[in-house]
Amino acid sequence: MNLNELNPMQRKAAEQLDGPVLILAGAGSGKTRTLTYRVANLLEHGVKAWHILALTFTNKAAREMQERIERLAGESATDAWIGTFHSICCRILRRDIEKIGYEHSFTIYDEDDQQRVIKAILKQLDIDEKFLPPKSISAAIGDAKNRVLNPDEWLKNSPADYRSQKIHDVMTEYEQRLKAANALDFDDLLMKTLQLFLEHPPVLQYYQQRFQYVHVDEYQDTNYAQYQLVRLLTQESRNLCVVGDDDQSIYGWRGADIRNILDFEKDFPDAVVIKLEQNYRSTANILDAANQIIAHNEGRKEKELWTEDGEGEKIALYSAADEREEAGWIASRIRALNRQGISYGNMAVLYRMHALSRVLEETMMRAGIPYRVYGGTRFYDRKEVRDILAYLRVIENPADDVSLARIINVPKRAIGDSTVDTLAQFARQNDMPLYSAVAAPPDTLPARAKKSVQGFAAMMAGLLIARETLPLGEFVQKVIDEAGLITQYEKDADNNEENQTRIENIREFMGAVTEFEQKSEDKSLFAFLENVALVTELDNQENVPNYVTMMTLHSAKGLEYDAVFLSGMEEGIFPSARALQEENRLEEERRLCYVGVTRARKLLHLSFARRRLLFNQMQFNAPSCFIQEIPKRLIQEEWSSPAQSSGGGWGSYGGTGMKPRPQYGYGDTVPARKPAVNGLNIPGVQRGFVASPARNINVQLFKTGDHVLHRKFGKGVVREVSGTGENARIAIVFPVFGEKVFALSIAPIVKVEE
DNA sequence: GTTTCTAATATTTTT
DNA sequence: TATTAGAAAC
Repeated sequence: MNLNELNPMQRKAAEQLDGPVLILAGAGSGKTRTLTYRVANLLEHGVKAWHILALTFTNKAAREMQERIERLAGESATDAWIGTFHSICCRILRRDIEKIGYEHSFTIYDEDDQQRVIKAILKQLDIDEKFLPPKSISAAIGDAKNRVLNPDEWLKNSPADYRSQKIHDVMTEYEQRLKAANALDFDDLLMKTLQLFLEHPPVLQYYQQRFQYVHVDEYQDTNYAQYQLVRLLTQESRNLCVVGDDDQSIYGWRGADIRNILDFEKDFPDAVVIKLEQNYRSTANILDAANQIIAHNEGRKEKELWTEDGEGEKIALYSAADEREEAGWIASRIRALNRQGISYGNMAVLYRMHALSRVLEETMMRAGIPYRVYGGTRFYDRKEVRDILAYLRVIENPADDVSLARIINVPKRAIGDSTVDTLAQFARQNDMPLYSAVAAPPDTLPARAKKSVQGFAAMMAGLLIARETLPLGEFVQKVIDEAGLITQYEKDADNNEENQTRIENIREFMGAVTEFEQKSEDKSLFAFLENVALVTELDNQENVPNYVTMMTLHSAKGLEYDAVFLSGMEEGIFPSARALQEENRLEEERRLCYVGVTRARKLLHLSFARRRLLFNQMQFNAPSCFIQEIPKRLIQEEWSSPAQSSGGGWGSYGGTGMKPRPQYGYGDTVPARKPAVNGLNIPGVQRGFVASPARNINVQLFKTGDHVLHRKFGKGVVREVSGTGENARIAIVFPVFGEKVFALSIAPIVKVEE
């Protein structure tokens, strides 16, 4: 390790080993690098890795830090604890959770489990879901836990109305049920760790002694519980180094309290504050834009990024007729950039919400661009996978009622709702978990039902024994076999594609188990389940080199790409409709925009659609107010030709037909921040535009998906037909030559059978 | 108890 | 749009 590889400020941060340190690190200022060198420096100064703790928010960040530290410091770093808040807490709890009345083999409930519990409680308390939507209750529960309040305390801090009272009731029952099920939700992982520390000083002392040097990444995203944890841990040593950027605080909705970073100097008056403002990532133009955007926020720590780099390209802004055309433009740009030598892996398309990804995805697929979508529905969220997991969870923790209820009749084994209700009631009356009722079914059950239940109980008992003797992989296989999880789909798998994929998913799950068994040190069932709960499969994915990355702005934090596309830059989408209603939320959206802009190294593209079909509703949204916050001198506008209506034209980008049309200045025609709601309120922006013509009528000869033969390029598939008359264009994807666009009237093509 | 159809309903961001 | 909850039919 050589500290000369750092700039003066970074070096200062890496050398300031003792006492409280606040590193205000702007985007792209080498934050991780600095932190990495600091840890390496600690090791070099003889600090044992064992004494080092580094907390991050995402697994991605944790893994990256781990790898980089090991690369820099080698073997000596392996004993350091580097992980997300949640995984570190899980580790701590696993050792001592019994002290606060849970069992060692606790289960982690995710949102889905949480929802199930809440719904069951609503039913039990006879509360209408319309009156109290389960989502609003889980939000309240999360809110309470983020602020470290128990249900009673939460009620005191809420409006004294009937609604709060009811939420409180559900909350209380929720806590009891989770406790009874020996289960913790995500927030509990933090809360219970805190509780453990507060109620058992020796445990706290142990970790205080152990973690002599504590680092927190993305400190601006910490919530109150996390703040408390960090404070407790560093009370004695006072060696706390936090890194963050108040301008990148984007998790306020999850309870992150930006004051934690803003008030760090109040909490630690002797803190050394270091600002990293030199940016090593982006061109001057991109930084300029980012600085200008974020300057619109109030109440931030003043800082301005600068770079030694040149101006670079201007920011491309594209106004699309609709969302398909927007996607088309992005795809065409990506292909053009790829031809210019930027690899797909160095490009990313970002959007405000997952719902926007679908059109983009379709377009990428058609254009033959390799891509990866991050997030969205996860592998482990698939029904069939969750079913297996539920089995495993019951085996690890038989008190887990939610999982047991899920699988008691999966696959179908003639244990219907009424039977389960009877069992659940019996269990509740006797104050025992559902599993006990299943293991010893009451005589009140009809004989047939009882027999089914006994059969199920016998199978589970067998699995519980098998678990003691078999290694993880074999055991999971046995569960799948015994329970008949694959068999249930095999019956008509041949003529049922859905069942086929389910079976494949189960096989894939087995693959994941095997992989875990090979890679992980701790091969226990508990460790596996913890991994599934806290680590998404995306985190495990190696950086796939040549794929365009598509993801939400939130998950893009911490990443960087040569070329970045910010899509859906529209009022009501980004900033989101909700943010437009509350002024203080808009600042967070702006920070999110700042995060997005600063992901780009060389090229930044912004795009919006004048018309967008979203959630099956046509929206006419004004361009995002954030676009106006970028000085015009930094922007190169590109406008879709009005003649090319829906979906047209992207294939021709860089060739003919698409010319910049800067005469339509957007800035002056756009009413500031006016939410456009579902087409009812068509904002003034529409005025400057030529109305898009109706969809073409005379192009039915060829349609998307048709197979055609071209005289020169051979066989291909029609991707799109657009325009009318002489302007009609047809886009065809050829296996070898890629996508080509022809004038329909003269193209030498014929329709062929597949 | 199980299957199949219809209808409703919800859509921000994540560990 | 797409998934899922609920009702009716089997």
